[in-house]
Amino acid sequence: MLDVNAPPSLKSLAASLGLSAATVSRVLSGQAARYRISAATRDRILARAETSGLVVNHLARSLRLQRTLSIGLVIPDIANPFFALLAREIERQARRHGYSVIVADSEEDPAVEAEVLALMQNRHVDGLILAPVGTSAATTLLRALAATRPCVLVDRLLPQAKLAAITSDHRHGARLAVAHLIERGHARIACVQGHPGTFANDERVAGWRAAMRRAGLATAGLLFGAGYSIAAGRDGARALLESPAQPTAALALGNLLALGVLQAAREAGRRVPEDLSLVAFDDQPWAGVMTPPLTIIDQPIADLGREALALLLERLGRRDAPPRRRTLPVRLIERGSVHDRRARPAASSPTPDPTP
Amino acid sequence: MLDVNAPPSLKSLAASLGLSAATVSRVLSGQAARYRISAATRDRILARAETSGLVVNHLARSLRLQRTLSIGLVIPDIANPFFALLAREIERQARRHGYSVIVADSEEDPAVEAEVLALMQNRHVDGLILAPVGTSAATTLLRALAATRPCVLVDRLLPQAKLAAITSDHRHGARLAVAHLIERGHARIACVQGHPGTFANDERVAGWRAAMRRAGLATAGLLFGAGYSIAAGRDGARALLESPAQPTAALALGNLLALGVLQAAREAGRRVPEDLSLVAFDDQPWAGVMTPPLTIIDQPIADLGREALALLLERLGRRDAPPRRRTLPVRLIERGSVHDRRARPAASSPTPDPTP
DNA sequence: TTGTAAGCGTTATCAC
DNA sequence: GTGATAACGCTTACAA
Repeated sequence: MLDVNAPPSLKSLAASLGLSAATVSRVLSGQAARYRISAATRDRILARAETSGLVVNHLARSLRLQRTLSIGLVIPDIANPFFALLAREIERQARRHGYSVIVADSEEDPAVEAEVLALMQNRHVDGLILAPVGTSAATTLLRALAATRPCVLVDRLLPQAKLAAITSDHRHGARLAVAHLIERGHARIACVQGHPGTFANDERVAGWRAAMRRAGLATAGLLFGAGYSIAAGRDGARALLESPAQPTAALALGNLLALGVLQAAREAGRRVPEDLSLVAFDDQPWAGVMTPPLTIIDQPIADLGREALALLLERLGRRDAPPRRRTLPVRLIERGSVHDRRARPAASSPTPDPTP
Repeated sequence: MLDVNAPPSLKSLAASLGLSAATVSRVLSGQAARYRISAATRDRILARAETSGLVVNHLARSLRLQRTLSIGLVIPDIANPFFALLAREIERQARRHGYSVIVADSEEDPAVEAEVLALMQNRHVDGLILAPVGTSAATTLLRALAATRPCVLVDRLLPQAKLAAITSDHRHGARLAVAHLIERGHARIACVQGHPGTFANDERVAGWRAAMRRAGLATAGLLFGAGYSIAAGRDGARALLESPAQPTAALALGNLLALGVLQAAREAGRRVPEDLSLVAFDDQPWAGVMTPPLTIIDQPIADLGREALALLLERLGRRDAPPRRRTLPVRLIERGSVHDRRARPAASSPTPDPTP
């Protein structure tokens, strides 16, 4: 049984109207005026397209036009709230501009990344937005991709690659956090890091180091953790709590890390913020509902996504546009996880501040 | 300047080897044996493909083969942790099976859903996984899609559509929660719902109603809320706390709702769980770190994704396979947000239990 | 004002 | 064993 109601192609519609495919194509692509198609045929075509539920074959169109109107999005973990939000914004903006998005999850694994980049290449995406996994790995494949189509890096930079990139000011975020803590009388400020070797993490660590040094404070023995999970945060915080340096405050370079720190502190019978103050990175809906509500360094995730797409579209429009880099500002959201030691020093903190 | 290092197509590679495209195609698609290509040419082609970084044009291939090896994924909000996790699992499984995924966010809006379904249609996805927005809206478009390719519904059912579907047992989840509370001496059990009219929500509400009735408990005046946000949860919980029914426990039909309930309780000076016990739906990394740690009805999100893809692949393989429906079990994770009223009745709960 | 034909890069069929 | 050739459905010179 043949389905007579199957959505017709441009071609079949043309045939059924006794017109050539060319004419139909011209009308459908809005070129009716340019080709001086008669109003009558134009309307006939338009009307029929409407009623018949015509669906033009995008594959054929892409093949002919040499552009697919699709972009690739490669991120290390779609389920990570940061990347999920980023993906949402990018998809929405892309759709607004007529592009569809092929997503792939590199699983924070260079091998998988290479695999999906190859996939993006043979799917002929017009452009690519990538949060790269390593600092090096995929560069030869990426170079090949970038040679033929615009690519923009997001959240993570590849310093050696001359690609457009959009990141937020991780380094400044860490400085902001440290300054906030110092102002409130903290001096032994630890850092619980995420995945060393990734751009955002290393920038934040660098910012923490710089801010500490500028204030004349030591950082030796105050860096803990490896990985972005709750478990990693807990492990890092356990080490931190038992360390000889006896930090009074900690930066958690990711929100899940903060959760781990909270857990560890509770287990050890330390109060947050009285015994250990905490500033965490990346705001989440639940951050303000924790006890205590978390003081956060927040990055504008939706803006990152929007800008990434803007950068891509810019270069999709003018292929010779230079690859630009933009850095977006971050801000500190003060809530309740930082104790002011100047006002009423924490009772359970035995060691006095070493005056630098 | 011509880029001599541009990745060659099958065609150009054939030319440079002095072979026909047909031969190269046969070798690359693993048909060398079937066509009795000589080992020599086969190896020559394979070797050259390797070194030159050949990239076969997927568009042309799809056009010819009438299949794109891509599937569409339409969900109401990628940034929602539930759908993010679902998307991750679906993308990973799809990739393992050679499919790429075009995602689109319907923004919980029937109009947008219609738009993206049309997009999926003209992108010629081989199959579609959809978490539908309304109960009706897109059905004509969806019918058109489903007539030509397999579609599977996930998380949300369209009762009238005869499509494959995979959901978790929302109704039983609610029953589980109610039973858990009743066992612990609760009788006035409220429900803070999400988006009425969506499948998961309505099933959970129905489960709550059924379980209450079976236990001889009333539900009148105990249903609150509308929407899945923290704010909606807070508003619902405020009403709940001031209601004449004076509930001692609440089901929050979404984890963000639970956050809102927690906030409202705090504002009102009520303790959780002593004054108000809480069971929330859908586990999250932070749920166990809240104070109190949340008792949760958990659905197996990754399994949902995996099963959705399995169902799709099954019908991609045998187009005549009947559209099956599967329901996945949920479980209760007991943590600390439910107070046992039998042991030591909450001090601040003035009204005695109405014995049914 | 519209049609014809070539071509985008594959693969299947038929030929040799 | 391998090569022509046609076709997938569209767009765009070029013709008429």
